[in-house]
Order: sequence, then structure tokens, then C-alpha cells
Amino acid sequence: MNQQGQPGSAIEETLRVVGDRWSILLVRAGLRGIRRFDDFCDDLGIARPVLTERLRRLVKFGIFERVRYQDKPVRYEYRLTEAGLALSPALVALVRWSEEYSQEATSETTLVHAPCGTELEQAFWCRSCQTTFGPHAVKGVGVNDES
Amino acid sequence: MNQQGQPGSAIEETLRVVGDRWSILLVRAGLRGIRRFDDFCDDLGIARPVLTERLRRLVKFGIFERVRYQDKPVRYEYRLTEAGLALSPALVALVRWSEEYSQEATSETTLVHAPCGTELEQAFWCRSCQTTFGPHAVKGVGVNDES
DNA sequence: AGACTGAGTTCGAAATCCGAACTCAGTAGT
DNA sequence: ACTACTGAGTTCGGATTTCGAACTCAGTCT
Repeated sequence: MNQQGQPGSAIEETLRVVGDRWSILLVRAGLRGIRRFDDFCDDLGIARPVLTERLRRLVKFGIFERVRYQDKPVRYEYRLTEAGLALSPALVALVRWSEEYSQEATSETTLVHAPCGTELEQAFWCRSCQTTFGPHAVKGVGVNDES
Repeated sequence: MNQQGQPGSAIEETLRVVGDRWSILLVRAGLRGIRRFDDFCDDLGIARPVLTERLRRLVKFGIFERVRYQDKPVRYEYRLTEAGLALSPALVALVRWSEEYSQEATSETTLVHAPCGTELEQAFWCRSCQTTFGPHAVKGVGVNDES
């Protein structure tokens, strides 16, 4: 799809997997502890055939795993893998953004630092400099490609 | 769409805007400095009608702005607004994830701390505690809703 | 036997997506 | 003055996705 293919081929592939509304919502639901087919269905209001297809894809790419949790009537549930959990920074960033910029923002903070309850901020962290910094000091996404 | 509507209505609305492959890619392209219609088209390989519709939507929700940059033949370009730029933490998180977990990861680090060139890490930051912490100390996405 | 549960599948209708070709205003070259 | 070109779109028909509703299938409960 991308002619010059150099930058962003990894992220393009990633977006082909998690780059849609439902997949993101599914990961979020997974983080909220939802695991079973019908629960995803009810919670998200996603159509069943779509849910089937999405879960299959997410399993295939190692974000969820399909676990048999009962034998008598064979039943499976979907759990986030470690890779799936690792998507939470992205999710958190999105939720934070929604809180700040979304039109119908509720203006109530939903994400906090658990120990103290303070609204959290997100920052980049450089191990060698031992500092936090904002998006403008990031090189690579192209935030400062020009000027 | 969401029956119980309580949690996640803000993020649901957000995802209705930026929750698809193309919108995310468009924001990323915007961060890379791309501004003009045809350039988005060529860089992303997106179909023109889809690009038109997406840009319109992103403008409507304040992520891009449509700026007339020339008068003689009237020409417009699309620039990220402040809100659009504020999506970069989410983008960065996704890129980082791609680097670590995507199948066809190139294993080369593409995101670094500009001043020193060190691979960046992403952290949450609590202003009152003056500490950084990982996703597990976040309350609200539901990462630790159970147990 | 009859109703229920959980994890799906099947169906046809509706919405989206796509590539290719077209428009429209103005500019540049000959 | 004619032609070619540029940039930002629009129009087209066909292919793909999405949807809701209803169905399946194994097993359990009463």
C-alpha cells in the first residue's frame, strides 16, 4: 500500500490489526476485565459476526489468546496476552486525549495515579538523560521534520 | 451504541473520529509534515474520495484545519491543530508497540529522544508525587479492576 | 420435555471502500 | 492562442465490510 515503504511499515502492519474502532474497543474491554464472547457483545454493542472475525484476528496476531475455561460444554474465553497488555499506554493516551479534547467530554477525570488519586500525565522518559520530556523532543514520528 | 453508556462514552466518540486506520495514518502523516491533499494521497496510498471524507471529518472535529495557502489558484492545505498534535503520545505509543511486538518489526529503533539519540521510553507522570510509573499503577482503564 | 446458556454461523440488506476517470481554476511554455 | 500541467477535489460503478436478526449446537437446569 505504501509506495516508498521505508518509514512506517511496522506501524502500517500494526494498524492493519488494531487500527480500527472495534479492535481498539476490544482491547480496552479486555483491559477492563471482559473475557467472554457475549460480554464483549453486550458491552460494546458489536455485531456478532464482526466480533467473531475481530477476535480471530487479534488472536492470530497474539493480542488475545483463546482459552478453554470449561470442559463439560466446551467454552472458550479471550484473554489479553502480554503483548495485548502492552497496548495500554496507547489506550491510556487515547483516553487522556478524549478527556481533554473530545467534544462531549464529561470533564471528569477517569484516569488517575492509583496510589494518590492525582490525574495522571503522560510523558516520554529518557533513561540516559534521566529526564521526562514532551512530544516535541521526539525524533522519528516527524514532529520536527521541518524548520 | 453502548447500552450502559457510563464508562467510555468520551472515548467512544473519539474512536468514532480517529478510530480507523486511515485517520490514524493521516495524523501520523501530519506529524511527519505532510499537508497537501495529493501528498497525503501519494504517501498513504489512500483513495481520493476516502481522503476527502476523512479530512473533512478530522477538520470538523478540530484535529486538522484547512488553511488557504495560496490565492491565485485557490489552494488549501491541512495542518494539525493543537488538538491534533496532542494525539502524538498515542501515536508514539503505537509506534513503540509496533517496534516491540509487530511480526514484521524491523528491530530498528525509529523513535528517539532528539537531544541525545537514546531510545525513548514512555511513562506516566504524577505531578503531585513527582514520580514516573507504569501502566499497572493507573486506575481507570480497568487494568486492575479485578484482584 | 422444555427452557436456558454460551459461542458461535448464516442470511440478505445497507453502508463503505476502492481505482480510474473526470472537473475546474489558474499557470507555464511555445 | 493552444497545449500541457498542477492541485484539490468529485463522480462513477463495482467489490468489500458491516449490520441486525435469526439460527445452530452441545450441554445443563427444573
